[in-house]
Amino acid sequence: MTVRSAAPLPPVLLWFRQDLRVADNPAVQAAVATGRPVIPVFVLDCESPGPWAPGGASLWWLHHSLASLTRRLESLGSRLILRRGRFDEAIPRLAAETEAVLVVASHLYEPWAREVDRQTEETLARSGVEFLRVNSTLLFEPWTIRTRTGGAYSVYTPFARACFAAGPPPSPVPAPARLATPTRWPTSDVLAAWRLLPHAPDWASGFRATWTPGEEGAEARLARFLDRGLARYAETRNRPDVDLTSRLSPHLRWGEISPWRVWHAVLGSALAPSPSVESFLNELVWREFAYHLLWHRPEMPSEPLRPQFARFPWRNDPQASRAWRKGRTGYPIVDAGMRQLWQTGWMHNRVRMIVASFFVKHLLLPWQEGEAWFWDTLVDADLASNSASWQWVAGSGADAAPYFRIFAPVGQGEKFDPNGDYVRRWVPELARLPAGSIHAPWSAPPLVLAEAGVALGRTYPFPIVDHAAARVRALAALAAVSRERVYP
DNA sequence: TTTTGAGTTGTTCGA
DNA sequence: GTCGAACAACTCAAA
Repeated sequence: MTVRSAAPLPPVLLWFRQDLRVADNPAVQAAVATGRPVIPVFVLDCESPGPWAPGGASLWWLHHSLASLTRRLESLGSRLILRRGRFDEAIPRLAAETEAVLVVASHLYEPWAREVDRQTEETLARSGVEFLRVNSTLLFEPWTIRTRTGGAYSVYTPFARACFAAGPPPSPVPAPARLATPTRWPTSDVLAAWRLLPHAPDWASGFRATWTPGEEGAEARLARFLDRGLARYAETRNRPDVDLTSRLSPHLRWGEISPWRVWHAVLGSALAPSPSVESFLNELVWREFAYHLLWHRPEMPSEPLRPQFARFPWRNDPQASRAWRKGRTGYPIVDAGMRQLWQTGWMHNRVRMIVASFFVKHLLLPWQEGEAWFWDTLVDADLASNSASWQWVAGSGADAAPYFRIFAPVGQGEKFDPNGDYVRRWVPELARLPAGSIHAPWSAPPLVLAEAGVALGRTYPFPIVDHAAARVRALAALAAVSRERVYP
């Protein structure tokens, strides 16, 4: 019997993008299924996305998530190769270096990514390398949910009905026991050298105290939510003062956990079926809807979906914009939210609606500007969800909001933070105000303010706009735009 | 084809 | 304090 040394089997590139997990990852499964050596790679491309390159908070998260993914891959006997540069240059180059015959990656749905993926595919094909893309991040890919006439949905409820009728999403699959390694590893950047973490100043201390990026952190969040949050989710989901929401958004954004893993865990809980379960599943479907809209309306991140809003009389007011960003509007619930965002990279969803409505309707500032701030400061900044939600609040989204829906910051505060605990936590200069005064300190009796150590205009600002006047102004602006006919 | 019912999350006013 | 009604007109999805 002759012993021949066979030529080494050409490897496959396993390209991680927004699916930074090894468990339950169809891209990983597809790579393993080839039976070839697997070279895991992550490419940091801050050029192709243009204005939608990850913001500061996202980069903080990404650093830790990549560190976690590296450890996970090492536990499977593998590595994570880090490269920097344009996708359509870095991946073909690495494929050539390693003589890979196949690149496997998850689908991306961002407009810029569709363009660069097309380029990548073309370049790879010229060298005879196949580019296989799979779904690792959505319950239903955007093109699979269609109306009766084959079109795209633009109203949530029928979209959601179609999703629930589409049948269950795939079931979770465990991580492989190990990944086959190549005979030679390509070179890799050093994560720390990317300098994704803030320094001078280090603004991330609140982030570190709040989050554990990575697959394990995601599983822990899910377990905690199933254990403590889900049962009363329907009642508590709108309460920023009780910390019972899932907080899975940043984990989902980087694909550290799959939405179908969450879907089945929630449906499989002893609590199903219940209004809370249904309500939580709908939040997952809202994420799907945002991707559906982004896929079919790629201009969504920058252009209003309702064309007449292009002529909305937005103001330019850097001072007001700055007061909003810094949490110094004089409306406690707004300021609490903006400071929670600044310090932890996250804001409770109810409060997101309140601060966004305030920005757009009370201040008449363009939603794109608020969207950009969220993009930079949210650890869960997701192009689809962020742009769809800002358009929804602005009323320029496909899913028309009643023109008269203008959140009243005081009323919302009293309704959803009834004891004022959320405000107390994030706006400490108001901490000693009683619940009855904390959402509208300017109307508190002078004695109450004095006893709480609050000196309006000094320790905490007066409201930068009057609610009633701002409401009337916004209604007038909205009415003008909606009556204005749009001629092609 | 035309028609019909409905549309995440709200606020205010007056009885 | 509570409750119900009113608040544009429009577009979408489906029958």
